Amino acid sequence: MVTLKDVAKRAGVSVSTASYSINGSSLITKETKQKVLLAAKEIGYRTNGPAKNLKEKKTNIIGLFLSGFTGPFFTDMMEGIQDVVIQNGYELMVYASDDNHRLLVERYVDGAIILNHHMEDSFLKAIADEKLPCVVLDREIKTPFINHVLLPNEQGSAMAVRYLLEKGHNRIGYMAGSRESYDGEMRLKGFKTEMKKYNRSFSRKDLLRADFTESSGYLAMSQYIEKRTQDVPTAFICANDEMAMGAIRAIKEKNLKIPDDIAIVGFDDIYVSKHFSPSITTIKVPRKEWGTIAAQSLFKMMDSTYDAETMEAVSVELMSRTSG
Amino acid sequence: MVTLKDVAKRAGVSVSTASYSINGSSLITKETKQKVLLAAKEIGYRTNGPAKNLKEKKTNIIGLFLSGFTGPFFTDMMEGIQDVVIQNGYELMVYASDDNHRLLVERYVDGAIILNHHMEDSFLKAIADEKLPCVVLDREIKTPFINHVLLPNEQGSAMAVRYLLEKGHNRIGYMAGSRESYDGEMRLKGFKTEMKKYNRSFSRKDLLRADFTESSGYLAMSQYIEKRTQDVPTAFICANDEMAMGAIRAIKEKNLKIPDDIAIVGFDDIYVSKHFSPSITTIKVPRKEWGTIAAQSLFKMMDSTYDAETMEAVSVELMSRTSG
DNA sequence: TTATTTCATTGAAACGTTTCAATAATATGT
DNA sequence: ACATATTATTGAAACGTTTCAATGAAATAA
Repeated sequence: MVTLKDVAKRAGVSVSTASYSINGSSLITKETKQKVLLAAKEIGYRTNGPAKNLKEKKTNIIGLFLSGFTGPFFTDMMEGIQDVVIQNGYELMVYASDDNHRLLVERYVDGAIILNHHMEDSFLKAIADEKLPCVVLDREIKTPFINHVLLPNEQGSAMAVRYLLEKGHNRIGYMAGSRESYDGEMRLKGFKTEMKKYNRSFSRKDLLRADFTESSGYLAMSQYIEKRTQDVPTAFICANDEMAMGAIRAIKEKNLKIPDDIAIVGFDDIYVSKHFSPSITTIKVPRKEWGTIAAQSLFKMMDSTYDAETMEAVSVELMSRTSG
Repeated sequence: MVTLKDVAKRAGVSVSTASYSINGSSLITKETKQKVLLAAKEIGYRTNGPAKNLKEKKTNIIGLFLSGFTGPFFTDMMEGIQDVVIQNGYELMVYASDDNHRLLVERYVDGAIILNHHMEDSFLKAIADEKLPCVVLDREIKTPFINHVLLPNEQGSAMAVRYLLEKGHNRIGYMAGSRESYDGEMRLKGFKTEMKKYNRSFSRKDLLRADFTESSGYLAMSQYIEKRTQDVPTAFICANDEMAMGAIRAIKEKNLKIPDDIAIVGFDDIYVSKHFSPSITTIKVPRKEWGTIAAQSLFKMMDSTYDAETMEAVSVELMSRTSG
């Protein structure tokens, strides 16, 4: 391995001079600097990051910790995060894990954005206790060094409910995602409370469970219709658009009309929703903005002159299209 | 920061004993080990990864270097890679960049999988020269420490061409993606040579350029049809399914029938292709397997007892559906 | 000329680990 | 009892950086 020592030797200077030169200190004279840079290039010197990190006690890396890489939802969000991270002169490292979280635990990052239900609150608190700034996207936590940026999920569900009620639907079913998802459960909660608020009954039998994928949505809806034949709601709200697509596919397959027999409202407004057939009425979530705000909030915390949280809010909007 | 020294002090042992205990050396007696572990827990000790890396000269991290996070194509591949990496006791870190590649340059990873047209061949060769094993997915490079796992793109295009010729199409158009994509250009090349092989002419005017997204495919096809009204091929091959979806949307919008007026064949077989309306005839690429093989190939190289490349091949298959 | 200031370079310590070689303590064989 | 082997613990060096404090050289002031 080519080290700074090798560079120094070849350039005929000391290690410290080499270091200063490479890091562009103004003390070093132009010629020596050039000499060092040349030597470095000639023998192919590359900084050893871990060594540098050790000395400087920082990595200039921000970690994004997800439970998995799956789904079209997250890529937009990642882009938003990435932009801000780069602007701030850091690198973004994305990491998916379900048990050990080595890269977070072992100080590979200077800050973290977390959307990973495999991480316990207590674990995150322990991390934050050691002054590692975190932004959590999938829970509410009140601790120094942890901020959270949440989606207005309940509000979104409420909008969907009101929209369908206005259209004259009285019995509305709900297709929920897997229980581990914070956003998912909040969407369900918002749905239930809004229904109650308008005195509409919602029975357990009209609650379908799937796992946010198209195929799971398809399966759940197929089975539901087969089981209850005629006894189905005139509308369904789905906790995300992918499941809505699956549900629609199942409904079409049974020769029922959308939205005449069953209306469908999704959540997220992923790219295809607009172009799907029928186009999907849905709650638009500004995913990229969500990422941006999360990252900004992180850097705000990392700034030493940090004074409590000034949380910008993410807002949500109903896109009325043909499916519902 | 809580260090090993603090743990040692609290446990009343030396730093080395603490280190051995934590790393589970068999030399240390059970009681001391317990004492150390307890102390570590009490004061919340966490290994400093960079320090450890520095000493051990390895990070146990594999990097996946992409140009961007966009598109549904890559998530499957990432899953394939992730599985193998975890199995081997490493962590996977995903990183998207378009200019500096710090995490690769500064030795944050023990091995790399690369699918990033922003990286020059010469850069990768320099990296490999320093004995950092790389697997490249988007180019052919012959150097020690670099392996490549390529998709049979040309073969796939050839299959698509033959399929359409057999169906009686004689004039076939092609919708290509952006030029930077190696896979994309290979698909185009395969298309052209197969057309030539069967003595079908292919004029430049039937070559559309888009950038692999649905919207770009839509736009390109819309403009094309508007410009040439009646003078269009009876079939198109698209370099990926997302563009195929866009093209289909454009064609439908002009009230042309698929596949009667224009047949469409895509490439990749992403999840929605099967459920799209019409369902898309396409070349199925085993993405997850691609990732798996790439990662396996990487670990093979990293194994000291490595003896040249024994490349497993990825194979491709035509899925005949309704769009073509 | 000598004292003082400025500028460029360097030696050495430090960051938090791991691990070799040395020591201390105990057990075994005679 | 002694020498020897075995086991448990530790001191110290090393990994590749950065950076403080010290040094040396050149320039300025007296």
